[in-house]
Amino acid sequence: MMPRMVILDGNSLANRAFYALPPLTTADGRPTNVLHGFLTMLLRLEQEQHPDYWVVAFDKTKATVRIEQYDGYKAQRKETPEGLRPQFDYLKEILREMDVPILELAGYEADDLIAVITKQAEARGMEIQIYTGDRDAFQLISPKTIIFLTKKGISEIECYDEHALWERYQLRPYQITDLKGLMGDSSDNIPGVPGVGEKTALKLLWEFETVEGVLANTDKVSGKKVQSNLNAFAEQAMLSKKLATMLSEVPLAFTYDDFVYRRSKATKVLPALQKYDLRNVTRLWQERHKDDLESPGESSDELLEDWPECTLSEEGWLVQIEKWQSGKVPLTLACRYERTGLQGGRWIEWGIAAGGEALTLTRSEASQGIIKAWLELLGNDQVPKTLADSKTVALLLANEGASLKGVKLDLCLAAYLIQSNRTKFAPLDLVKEYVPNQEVFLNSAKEAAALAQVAPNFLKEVDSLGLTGLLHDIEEPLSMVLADIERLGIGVDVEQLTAFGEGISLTLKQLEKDIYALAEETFNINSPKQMGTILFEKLGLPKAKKTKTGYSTDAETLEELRLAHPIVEKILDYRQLNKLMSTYVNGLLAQVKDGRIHTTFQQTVTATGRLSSTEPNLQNIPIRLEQGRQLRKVFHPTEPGWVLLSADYSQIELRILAHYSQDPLLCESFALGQDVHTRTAAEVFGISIEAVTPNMRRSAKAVNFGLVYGLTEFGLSRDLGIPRKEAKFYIEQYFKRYSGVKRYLEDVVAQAKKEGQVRTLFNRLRRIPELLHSNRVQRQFGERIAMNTPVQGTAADIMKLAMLKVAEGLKPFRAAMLLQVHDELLLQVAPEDLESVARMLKDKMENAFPLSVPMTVDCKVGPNWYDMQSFKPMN
DNA sequence: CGCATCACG
DNA sequence: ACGTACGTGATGCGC
Repeated sequence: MMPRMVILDGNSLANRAFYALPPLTTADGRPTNVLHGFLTMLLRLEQEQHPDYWVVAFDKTKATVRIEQYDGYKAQRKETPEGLRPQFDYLKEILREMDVPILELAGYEADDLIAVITKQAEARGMEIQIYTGDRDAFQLISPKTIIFLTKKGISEIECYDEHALWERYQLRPYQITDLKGLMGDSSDNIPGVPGVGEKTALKLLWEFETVEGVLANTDKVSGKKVQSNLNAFAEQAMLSKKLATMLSEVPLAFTYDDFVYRRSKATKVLPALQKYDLRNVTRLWQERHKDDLESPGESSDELLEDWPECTLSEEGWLVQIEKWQSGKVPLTLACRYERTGLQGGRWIEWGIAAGGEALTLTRSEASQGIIKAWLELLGNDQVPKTLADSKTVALLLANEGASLKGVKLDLCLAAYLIQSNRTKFAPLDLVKEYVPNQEVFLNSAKEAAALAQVAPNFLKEVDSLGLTGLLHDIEEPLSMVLADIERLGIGVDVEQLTAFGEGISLTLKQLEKDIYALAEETFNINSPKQMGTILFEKLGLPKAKKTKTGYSTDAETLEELRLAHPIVEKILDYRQLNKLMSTYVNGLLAQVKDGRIHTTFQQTVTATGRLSSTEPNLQNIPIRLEQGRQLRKVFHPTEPGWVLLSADYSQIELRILAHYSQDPLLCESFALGQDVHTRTAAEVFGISIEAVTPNMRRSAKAVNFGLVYGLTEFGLSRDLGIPRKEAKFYIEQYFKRYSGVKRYLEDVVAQAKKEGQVRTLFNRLRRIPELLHSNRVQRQFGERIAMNTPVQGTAADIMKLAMLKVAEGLKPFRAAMLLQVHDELLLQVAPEDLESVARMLKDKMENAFPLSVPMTVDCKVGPNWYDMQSFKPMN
């Protein structure tokens, strides 16, 4: 067995521990939280990893070599905080007593020492584990070197080998310095390229591999701003890359004897631990050394069977694929792929588990004939397939003109329905669900075999929770509809968007000037902290009512100070425009490719069953304020001459509430087609519908909104800007008149408490652990979730079902879906099909799932997403 | 990496 | 006396 070397990045881990843990101290007030965190981790890894060699590396930065390279390097870095500085000495003192080797070298950082030791240890044939909180270390990953990255402070550790790094970033280890070179690192004051964050940097590297590659191809980069910044800051990017590169040419003389793992004597260690009141660490240390004599080789829970892995000849593959075409053997697939550029991607390898055997099909090794046969198999609806994240795979295949059909089970969607709160859906996470000790997959075949083995467990669980219908009849087919939507994209007018941004830019510059003039100094307007200091200390505005980590400077607070000082209005304007500029103009421009934007719809994110939209988010394009609403002008059909057609559900959530509660008044209101807010006002104020004033309607509308969220006096009073008492009165009046709603909400909460979960009309499940929380605030939060989720979730279910029906209904027409925004669908249609498509659309949506009150859907048509006019199809 | 802010339903 | 409306995602700051 290879000897194992464990290297710890002392500075990085100490920093993590310092910020992550509460400020523990000894009885006489010396800070010790770092000691506690660091040593707990050290003892844990000592027991779990059994190092043969180990060492902790520390910075010793009198004048680092890097300062010669770049004056600004780490210049911004704050002084080591008061509470942290002394702990380094305490820590080293204890480590010495524990016989844990320490390494530091004047002028060098821990990073560099780690790089040197790693390189040399690799050459000596060792296996290396590096513990750090710093992603920089990813550049050292190799077949022999694994990074253990601390998360959430230091309590959680994620391990990264080459494969895990690829899964996470689709980058090779050597590209990590390129990543830093582009995106920079504010904590090390590595500048990077302005306007390039992680997401942009990754996309650039997927396409052009290295900083050099990116810089040589700036003309091909999409996004004007990014392009110009890359040109302007090319040198800075190269320098940043250099700064991010760990130096392995360090004059460091050591022998491995220095790092040999030794057991230390209790007589030495215990006093040192006690000196710093480290009771927990002491206890752990004693436990560790007590069971020295016991055998460490215990384990384990369930194990995966090792499915025999087969390799096939050219002829063998063709025969095998042909056999599978019959559809008699279900396949479980694991797809490894790379991402190229903004959208695309390209499969590299398939893991195939079928009939108790596992195989790997590698693109670079397969003949054209095999690939052709394989793609045909993937597109064969009659061959049943199980995989994880079929939408991504379908998109990948679509890029090369192939398709994915016959998906009988998508494990990600199954896992999501079982646990709508979960966040991790990687194959390894899915497998761990049932095989806790599963380590990293070594190859695709093993991954597929593992998925095949856990799949029945998922199906069983889905079934026992009553989620089978939702999975197979809604979520899985929907994922294929979403794939089509994403692939098509939506048309975006880049010139118009750029011009819009230029206009904003000018105003923004002027506002910036005005603000500095009124403040009589320059400061970072984007920093709430600095803004608070200026407003409330320098200018002496009335102290904000809200404080959390400082002064609150949000729009609501500033709105009240509008008249107190002319700067406030300028700031509000600045904020609004800056938002438009950074998130929408620049953000969207960076995502345009060939005149289109392709969002990604996330189907396993929300706890309620809604979709979400990312990279970019097209579900939050401005509409409420006119200035932002103008942005919608740049969205248009992808086909020239076609028009946009939108359809949105009217009051879908209140209608669902009516259906659930069967409240006579609410149901009647919808049955008669009344304006529901006006009717509510009439009931709450005890007057006729004709007597309702606009203000009364506004109040009633807020009550109706609140109902869906889990009404509170506080929320309503804040929303309407009225006293709590008045809000309380409204609520009481409402529930007096709408007693059915009251009863329903009480019942839903009561049942949720009993079961610890709620369900939608379609049986979608959300567990609510908050209901059992000891904290009252948390419990009440749980109650509001219980009231909201069935309503919001059922609306999401109905919309999903409608999308399936609409997708089917669109087939005969020249039309396509472009976006879903929760209660709205946006389509594009050839003018000659407009009438028929609108009629079909309205019909499918309104009748997707008939409730005891009617559903109504309003259609609009226009050349772009701004200029939309009401359109009523004839029946 | 968490917080603050703000865009949407 | 506390501290709150439900569900999201992107950006920028600073610990």
